Amino acid sequence: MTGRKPRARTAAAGAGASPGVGPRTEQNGAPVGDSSLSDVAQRAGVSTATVSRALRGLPTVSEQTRARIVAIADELGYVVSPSASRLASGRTHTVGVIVPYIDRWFFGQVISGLERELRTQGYDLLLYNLGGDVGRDRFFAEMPLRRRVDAVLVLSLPLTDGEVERLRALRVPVGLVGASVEPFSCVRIDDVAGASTAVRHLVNLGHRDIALISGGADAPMHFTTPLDRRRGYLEVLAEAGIEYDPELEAAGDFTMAGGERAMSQLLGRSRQPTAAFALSDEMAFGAMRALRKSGLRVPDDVSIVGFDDHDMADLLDLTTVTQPVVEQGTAVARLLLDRLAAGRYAEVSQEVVSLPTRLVVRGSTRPRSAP
Amino acid sequence: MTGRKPRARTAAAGAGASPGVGPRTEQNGAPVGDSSLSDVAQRAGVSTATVSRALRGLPTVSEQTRARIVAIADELGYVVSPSASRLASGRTHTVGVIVPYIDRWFFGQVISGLERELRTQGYDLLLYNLGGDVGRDRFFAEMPLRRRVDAVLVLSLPLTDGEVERLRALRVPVGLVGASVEPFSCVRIDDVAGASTAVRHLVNLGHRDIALISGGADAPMHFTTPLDRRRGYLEVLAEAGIEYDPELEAAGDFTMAGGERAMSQLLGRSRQPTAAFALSDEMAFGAMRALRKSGLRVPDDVSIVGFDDHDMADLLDLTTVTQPVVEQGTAVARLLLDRLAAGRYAEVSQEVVSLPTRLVVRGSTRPRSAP
DNA sequence: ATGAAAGCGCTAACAA
DNA sequence: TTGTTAGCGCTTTCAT
Repeated sequence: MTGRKPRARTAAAGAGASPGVGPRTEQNGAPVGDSSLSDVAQRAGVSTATVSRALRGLPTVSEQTRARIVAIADELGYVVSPSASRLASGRTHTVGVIVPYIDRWFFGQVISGLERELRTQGYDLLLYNLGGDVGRDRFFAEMPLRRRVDAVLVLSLPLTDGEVERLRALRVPVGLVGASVEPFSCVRIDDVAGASTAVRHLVNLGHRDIALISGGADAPMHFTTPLDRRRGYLEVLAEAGIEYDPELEAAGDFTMAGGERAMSQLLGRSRQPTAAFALSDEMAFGAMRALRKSGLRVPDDVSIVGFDDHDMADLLDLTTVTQPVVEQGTAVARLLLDRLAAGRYAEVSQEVVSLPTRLVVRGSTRPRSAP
Repeated sequence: MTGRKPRARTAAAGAGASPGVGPRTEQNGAPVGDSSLSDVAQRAGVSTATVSRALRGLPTVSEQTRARIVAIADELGYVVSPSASRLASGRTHTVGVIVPYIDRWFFGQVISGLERELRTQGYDLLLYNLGGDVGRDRFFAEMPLRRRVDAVLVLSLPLTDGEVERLRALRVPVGLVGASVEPFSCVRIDDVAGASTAVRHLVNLGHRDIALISGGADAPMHFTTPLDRRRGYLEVLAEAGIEYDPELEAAGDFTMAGGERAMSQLLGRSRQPTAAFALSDEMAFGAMRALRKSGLRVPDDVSIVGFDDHDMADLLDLTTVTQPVVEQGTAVARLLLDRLAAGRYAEVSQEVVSLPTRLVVRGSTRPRSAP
């Protein structure tokens, strides 16, 4: 044994040794929370193992002992050191959440749902905002969540095969929102049905020249949302005996600016629509603006239906398909938590949860005026 | 020494020992990344300490050795274990971000700014969404980020004295956005100046009966935003020789619904405004809707100015005060990172960064019609 | 129901 | 420039 000085307890809090034997507290009495398991054990006259068990609620501790330990831990302001606990147990109690754009309405909503769910189960939420293709590529190349999460949640990302492999390589449960890829569990809505309802609404109002403001052609295979919504559109056309006309379709990129562009394009073509279905509300907003700029009125000249029930849809009086957004976050979190609680990681048994949608009729749609 | 079996490397990945001596890889060749420092050390024929130094870029390693070590680590798909590193070093390389409502436009923007900044510096972002008073109280009572972050970022929270104390007790750097409390550093905009510009714009257009849609009366002391913006309003009135009239003020709670309510109240009073300044765009949106419902037109009957330059302001043609939102996130992150890089935690020297605002004139304001 | 002790995988003092 | 060796603060066998 050398006579070497032991290291200070924490690098940052080198303020000095605590005087006396009482719990170290701030001036106002709030516990500083940097005492250790062994401090508690010493005070309670038991081993650290027992304290650990007691505090984690394991059944092999007598109620009496537990009560005493809890009281002392409380008094000392003891909080378990996550790093130590993680290192020893191999579990991080952390979920990585990967989101394409944190600053878009949809993702804020979903995250608020899943955050609450994770938090109440004692899980930390590590946020990764990709914010575009560059960030996305770097993320999947580096995989910064290796060794730091027990599970991963991926929101609305059309995953490539390579990305799927990278995620699988993490060997932790993965949950998806808005995309379905084996073998990951996922939560989604029935996009086909939702879109059908929207378009059927227009058909029922007498419209035959119904434009489609779709996504981009560039969305990779695994991203089913735009494809499914488009399919709903096509199905209803077929069922109503209306022939699909590519003249009536334009891509809007799922942004407001894109929707505006798409509608402008449509207005510049030979066949004029009396109604339009936008695959998202934000595109619908853009389309409405394009119409206004062209001197056309909604719904007098053109009816518009969106999809999502964005916060602003109500304000802008947009008829749309509402979906439970926050609930998708809640649901996917629950899926993951169940799996984590169930114990060891199993890649098998993909679970798929599908949530309902509903048409909300507002003022942006009306019967087609007599031709 | 007992003949006890050593524990499996990780609790979750008990898949089995790797056959052969090559790096353990998935079928597709992606490294699984669960080798340890000593694996690398062994392969490189050096001590773990040297590997640790080499990989962290410490200057006390010869370039030659470092290159060899890096190559081997790469080949093995080695990634440092955060828990072990944290436990040993006392540094978590994690920043806790506390946000009142993740699902509001402003916070999504700010987070996207600061996330990028933190990420590029190798810091993890632990997200805490309070989501209302209940969550807030629970958060400050439990302080779930004790022992798990190197720094904390608090967005737009009017902190009570108690909350400030709890944060100080963490003994880590704290950064604020949109509120200024000693001794925390903060980033903000000049709300007084921004509001002044907005109201002055209305005055210059000839308006004298300018309503104010303010926040709630319930906002605690430390939250200066609504107070400052209101002050800007009052200052310009005074400077224009217009007397402040409580009849022309209503609280809108910083929500769309609140703004609608406020405008309805105003319209029900005896003195009718020809213009209104809303302390936020979302309230302005609500106000516009209330006007529309009352058969009044914007800007023909009433001019409206907002504050924030929300995504939708452009679409709704709202004159407003624009502020750099993403940049506030970037700036506050940088403040914190600088402090962290500077070494030991120092409570002293509060830094305050103030970002500029600018009036954006759109179609919701026009000269007062002849009386 | 409890205790003893061996790690978990690193970092940092100290020595060489 | 590199190696040796204590820890960091827990969890988890295994023994009692």
